[in-house]
Amino acid sequence: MRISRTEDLRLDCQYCPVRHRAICAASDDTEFATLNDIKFYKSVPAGQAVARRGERLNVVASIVSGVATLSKTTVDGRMQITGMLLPSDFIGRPGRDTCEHDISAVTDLTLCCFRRKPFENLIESAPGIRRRLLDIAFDELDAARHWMLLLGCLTAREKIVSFLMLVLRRSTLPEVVDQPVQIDLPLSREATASYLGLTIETVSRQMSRLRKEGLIELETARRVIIPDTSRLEAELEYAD
Amino acid sequence: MRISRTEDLRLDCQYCPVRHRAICAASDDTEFATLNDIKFYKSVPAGQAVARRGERLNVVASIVSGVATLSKTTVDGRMQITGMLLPSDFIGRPGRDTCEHDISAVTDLTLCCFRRKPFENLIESAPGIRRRLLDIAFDELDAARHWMLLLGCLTAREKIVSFLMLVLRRSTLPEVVDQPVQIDLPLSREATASYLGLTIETVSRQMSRLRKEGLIELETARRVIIPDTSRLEAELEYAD
DNA sequence: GATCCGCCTTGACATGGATCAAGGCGGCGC
DNA sequence: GCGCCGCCTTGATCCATGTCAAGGCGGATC
Repeated sequence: MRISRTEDLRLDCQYCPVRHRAICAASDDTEFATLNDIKFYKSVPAGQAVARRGERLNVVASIVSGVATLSKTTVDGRMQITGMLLPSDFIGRPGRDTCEHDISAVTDLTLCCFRRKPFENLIESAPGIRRRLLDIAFDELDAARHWMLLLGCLTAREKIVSFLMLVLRRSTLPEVVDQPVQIDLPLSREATASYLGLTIETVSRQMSRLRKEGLIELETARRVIIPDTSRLEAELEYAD
Repeated sequence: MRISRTEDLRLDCQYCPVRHRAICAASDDTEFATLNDIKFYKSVPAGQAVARRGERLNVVASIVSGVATLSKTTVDGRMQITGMLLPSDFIGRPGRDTCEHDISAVTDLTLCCFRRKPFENLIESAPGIRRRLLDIAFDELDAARHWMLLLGCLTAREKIVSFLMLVLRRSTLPEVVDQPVQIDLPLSREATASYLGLTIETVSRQMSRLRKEGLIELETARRVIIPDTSRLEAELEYAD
């Protein structure tokens, strides 16, 4: 982390938007109080690196707001985004002090950080946090393996639809069935391409094709309206 | 699991080939004794399913010997192998009773099993096992994300070379530098293809090409001799 | 040792997505 | 209001890998 603590430390966990989904979700009052004590917030501006592969990373953190990516890059510059991190997602690895990935802020980020050592100690004594951490790790593992199916087996079109459905699922919209929904894509075309194992041109073309077929509308490049969610989902009929 | 306990229960952890790498690796004497008490062995013959996606799975296990695969399949039959499981690898997920993957025995398997509930209880009281489990989960996560780079960015040739290097790394051969080494591929061409996000024909062609270029020799389809490890690894110069 | 079968290899051809190239669009600074 | 710049779209073409098809090889069976 190359940024100083944010000045606004007034945020209380009680009002935290990710209180019930982040690492603290399963904590009892005591654990929660301890977490509250040792946490501190950091802001990372859009476009900046949170950490780089191989670098020391002596904090773990939850994303409070904003979007980040995990990525790996080959020496000749091919990049794969291996994870899109949204609010409540966890960053870092207890028990390891170097970072396996590049972590980048896609938008301005607010992180809820814990220094690694105290956090590791806490794990030993706080069963709620420990269980949540284990669950997060296995959830991430399932998600990563699911993405392997996408990267290895799906067509470009299916990849795009999967991505749109993922964003839809993770966006905090009211659950209205059979109503047009609007989603804001968290990633640029370039980042989307890298996340899906495609090129930017293919992403763009497939989006246009979905638009021409009436499955989506593009209010702007980043703002998508899905007139009929179930019709879009039906495109994944064979793929999932 | 659709097979009965193996009759040979005489195996003692003390002589276990994966004693120092499996879930029990970081256990102290007490924990180890407890594990020893609640473990039981199962055999699964080659080709048989260990568990299917969606099925209940009330055990967790370590692989003692043999090779298994984790895979996911689309409804129209496209399959992605999401993990190749070798001796010492862990199967199952504490805190979850259904299986996210198809798990198949590629060769005859010996599993060291624990019923899930007692194992979950053990986690709470046994810090060594708990830490090892967390470490295993994060290691698997790193490996899965690394494989995403392979699936999303590498060429067929690079994928094959990566696979050969992976098998080499995980095979328990004496570390002889600059000597020809022989490796036995754990997977058929079909399974290899599915693991690498390729077709069987492409795998076969790339293997032949590496052979023609003298980078490998094929004693049989499954037995590969690598005359010069560093030369093969150099093929990944840009890819890793 | 003939036949069969699973697995692998090879060849010919097709194609989805990459690459190369041009231009559009919208926000921002002056 | 104009020009610039980043990001996105679209078109033309190419090529790595998929698909389809044929046949080889080696191990098992009788």
